[in-house]
Amino acid sequence: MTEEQRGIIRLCIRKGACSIADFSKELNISVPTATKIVFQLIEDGYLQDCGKVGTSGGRRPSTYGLNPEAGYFVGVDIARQHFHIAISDFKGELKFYIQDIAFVLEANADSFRSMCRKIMDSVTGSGISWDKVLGVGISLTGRVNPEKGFSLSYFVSDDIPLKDIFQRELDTAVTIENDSRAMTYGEYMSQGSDTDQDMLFINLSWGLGMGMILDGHLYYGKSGFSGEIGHFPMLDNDIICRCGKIGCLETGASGSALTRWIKGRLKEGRRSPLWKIYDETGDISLQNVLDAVENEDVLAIEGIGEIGATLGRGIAGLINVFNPGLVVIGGRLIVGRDYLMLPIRTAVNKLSLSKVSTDTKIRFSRLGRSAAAIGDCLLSRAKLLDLL
Amino acid sequence: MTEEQRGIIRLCIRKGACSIADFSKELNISVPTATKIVFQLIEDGYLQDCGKVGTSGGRRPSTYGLNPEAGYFVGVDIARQHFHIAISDFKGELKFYIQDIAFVLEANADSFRSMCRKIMDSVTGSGISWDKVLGVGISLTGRVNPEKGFSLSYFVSDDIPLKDIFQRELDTAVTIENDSRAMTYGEYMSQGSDTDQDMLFINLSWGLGMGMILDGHLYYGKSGFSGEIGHFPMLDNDIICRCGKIGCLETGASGSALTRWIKGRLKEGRRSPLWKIYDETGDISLQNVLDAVENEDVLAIEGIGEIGATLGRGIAGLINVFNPGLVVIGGRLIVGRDYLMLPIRTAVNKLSLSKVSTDTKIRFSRLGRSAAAIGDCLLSRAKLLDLL
DNA sequence: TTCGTTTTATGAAAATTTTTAAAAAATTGT
DNA sequence: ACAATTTTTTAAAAATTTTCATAAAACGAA
Repeated sequence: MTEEQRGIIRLCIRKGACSIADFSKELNISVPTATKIVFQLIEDGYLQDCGKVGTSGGRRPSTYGLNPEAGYFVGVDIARQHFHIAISDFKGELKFYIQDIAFVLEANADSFRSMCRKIMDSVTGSGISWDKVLGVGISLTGRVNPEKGFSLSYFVSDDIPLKDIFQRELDTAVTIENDSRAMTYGEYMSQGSDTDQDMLFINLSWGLGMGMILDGHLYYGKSGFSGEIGHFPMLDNDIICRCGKIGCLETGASGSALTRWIKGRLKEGRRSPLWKIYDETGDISLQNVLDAVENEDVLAIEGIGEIGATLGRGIAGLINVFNPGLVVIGGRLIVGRDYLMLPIRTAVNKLSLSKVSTDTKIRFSRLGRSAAAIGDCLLSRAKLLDLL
Repeated sequence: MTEEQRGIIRLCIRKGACSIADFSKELNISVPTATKIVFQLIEDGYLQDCGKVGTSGGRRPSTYGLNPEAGYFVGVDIARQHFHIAISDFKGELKFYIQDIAFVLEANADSFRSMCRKIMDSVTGSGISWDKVLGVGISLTGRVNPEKGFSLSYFVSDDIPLKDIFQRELDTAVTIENDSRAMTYGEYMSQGSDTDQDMLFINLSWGLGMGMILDGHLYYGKSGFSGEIGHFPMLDNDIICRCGKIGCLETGASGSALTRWIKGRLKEGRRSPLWKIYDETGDISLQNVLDAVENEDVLAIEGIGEIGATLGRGIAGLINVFNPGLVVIGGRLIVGRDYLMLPIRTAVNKLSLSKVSTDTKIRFSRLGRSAAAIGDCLLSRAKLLDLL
């Protein structure tokens, strides 16, 4: 595929169906050239005629947009005990989303093969032939090098990168990503056409991660390990983070911090419906706490507020550093809406420079749980069409 | 100037003189086209024949590089009581640097006119005709919007942006920048060809600022206010920052923090050669402290170490977030080399994720005091040639 | 309805760019 | 020193792209 063809496809992704005149103007190519390339792309099956459209006077142009059936992309969001699958068409629209497919991860070839079979079965089960799958995007937690295709946290294999293993088994182009970055891209691409060029996505789950869209592009850093905001040393506590260091933002703003805080209060004698679970099982899971928030448990709500206030301090700092147009909060802890958002906003208003923070909108993720899987689909498309 | 012409000039800036074959390969244009454009650029005076050069076998190619005399760029680094001027040729090489030109800033037209006259006099005094100046770059401390050309900290004029005022008076293209970003660009462009695509520049002066090169481009953020690391809320003190907030990194890692720390120790009874100045004048200036460091004053060195340790904590966090290839420390506080650098390195090693920080080199600024003015020259060139 | 205006679409001429082939210039090996 | 090899340079042919002129389609006003 040539650069001009990619330019036209990119424009269709950004703006939807366009007229020949639009292509010509936006890509600085002449009308006859644009016409030629568009008709070639239609012949190849990538584009389709989207009919004439009204304007403010003058001949009505034919518009051309992506052919949704040009192919499909599969996104796989791998969590600890299960994974989620999203399938998008060529236009990037979600066709199927299958949540919580149980699976036990072992670091051997059979485990991989079983997972790949489940992926392929899910896709064909949704009525999409595997031949029409143009690419598979896979996201994992922890540090991932998307270029080389290996993960540092899971599936630690010495020589052969994870990407190649999947690629061989699935027989399609595979891309590997960090989960926060996949969520970031999913959210960024799903906002419509009035996209901010600079956006931060905060992944508030068991840990605390971040993805960044800077100048309209996903930012990776030198080795693809960017976004580790969870380990920004900025807290004055003496909790040892899972990374082994002290003072990490994650020790005060994450799912692990939330459960720790709740357990601390329960030990101190604070009572709540959570006490029963704690007393009986000797432990409280993050899911227990999140359920309690949904049930308006005062202690759990207070805990979410604590997390929000601490996270807000981190976000305030990030806003000062990045001056972004948008900050999106996503991840498992997006429960109890205002209980989390208000303390975040309060901290940001209090702690970020006013001239900077007035430019920044803060909102919750719209894709919620499916953000990573959808992001994986779109990343797979982006890498196939080379539009990152 | 066409996009192809700019591409060739950009390549010459990045790699120095190139052969026709190099241009053809790097820019994806055919050899005859490259030949034509290069000869046109020579005729226009931008490029010159740089002679034949040896290779590993085969006919020796002629190389073509920037003509240093195609024009000059002037950089003006405006500080509180004085300003510095740098003049670079078209190749970006520093021709003159004039430090500490005294000037009193007042927010009226006469003050501006007097400053512009001093700038023009300095340039012509250096033997360069003002007609050959292709652009002037001006940098100021504080928040600056380079796009619209106004400053929020100085020269506050309601309606007409600072840039236009200068432009009218100097009768050339003028660009306005934030000082930290100008320093960043100067340092980035002066490192030669093996440039890291992701670099952070820390401006450790009276305040604490930062500039970022991300994916090879200067990062501005939505409104050009990015880089305010000095106001990252991460310290657990109760010092009120000049921004009005509490906990800003700048209250522990900046020139103001250093003088405050020194004065605190002197008040507590610690004695050092600085005591004499403090006792006689009732105050200590930052310059006093920096001089004391140069003179190996133990108290001042200890103070620099405190600043370094705190700054290192901030840099560790930034490394986790950006995963940069290079962090450059610049600004007025770059004195006493190791006294500052060692605590920074210690903190970074201790507090940043090992897999991330091994990718990051940390070093001092090479341009030192002239970084901003040189950056201004190069930014002026970059904006004229549209290569940002 | 008709005419003028605006915008899109089409096709031939003109301009530009790439491809191809061959010549020129330098290095390496024998 | 000379042939073989490698790489740059030049020149003509082929392909592509743009420009320009014109036709077609739609809207709005008279």
